[in-house]
Amino acid sequence: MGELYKSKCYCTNLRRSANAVSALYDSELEGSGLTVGQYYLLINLRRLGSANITHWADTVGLERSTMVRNIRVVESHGFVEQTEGRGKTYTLSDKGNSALDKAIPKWEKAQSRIVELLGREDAEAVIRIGWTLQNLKAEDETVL
Amino acid sequence: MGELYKSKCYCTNLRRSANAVSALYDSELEGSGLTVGQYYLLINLRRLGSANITHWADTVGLERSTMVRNIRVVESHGFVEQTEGRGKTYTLSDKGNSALDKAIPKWEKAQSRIVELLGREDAEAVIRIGWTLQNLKAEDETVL
DNA sequence: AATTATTATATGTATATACACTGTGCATAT
DNA sequence: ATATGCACAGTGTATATACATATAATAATT
Repeated sequence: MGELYKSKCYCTNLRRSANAVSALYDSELEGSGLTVGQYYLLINLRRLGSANITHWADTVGLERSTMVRNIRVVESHGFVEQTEGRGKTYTLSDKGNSALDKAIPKWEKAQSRIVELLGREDAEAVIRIGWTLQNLKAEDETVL
Repeated sequence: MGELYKSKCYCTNLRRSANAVSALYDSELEGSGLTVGQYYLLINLRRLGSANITHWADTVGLERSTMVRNIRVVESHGFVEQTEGRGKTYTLSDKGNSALDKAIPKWEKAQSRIVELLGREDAEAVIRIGWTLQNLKAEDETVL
């Protein structure tokens, strides 16, 4: 009993995929202390050097309000520090830096795992689809 | 400033895609009173006729505990009814049935929209990828 | 300098998701 | 019949996400 129904809904399939793959990455990243979500926040903060919430949120493609709460998490774990002063700027802490260093090879392994599972073609499709869809919201705003 | 970074992370791209597409479907479904998540719950309940939480959760591919809370939502909106008695069984209410009837053509429009946006090839990839990944967890359990 | 405008940050509310654990009730085994 | 076990339901805690709205802080304008 309880066989999972194979949906033809693009949305349902994307949600399921995102959840399954998140779990896969989280499990692969175990030991680094980071989840994929946190990994992506930190790797981008490293790229930026330092950033305020708005800038950081734009870079990773999240709502500012979502960002406020996500930052709360990485900050509570001590991965980022708040350069108090004008404007509230965040930078990676030492703990954040070393977590990230530990996480990178694990992330690469997870990436390979996906290529193994989906094949090179479909893995590439994932990136292409992501890039296509990430402009959806921007376009909506432009139309207004 | 604040250009969105194009990620090469399969996980990040899938998450972004899932969120963007969920928003697209939710907006397309407006007027039916349903979100995509709710739509998928209800369309499956209709297929099943009636179901207890465990069975329903297995069908839609969600954790039982997730299901408990998601059911709480559709129940609070009056879309499903609880056939109290032995085992706690759920069925669609009249309101749920008519919401679903209104939603189906809207869902189909959203489906077409995705094919338009991604092209037939990549749209098919979404389904294929979803079906491949939905067995991940099952396999993990089998390995134990 | 005081008021207004702009930008940045935060909160309220709603939804979605899962793991670990708790509770509960029925079935089976001794 | 009491105990043990299994199936099912629910809670605690943690994460993730966004829209609408509020608040704070800074800049501009008169």
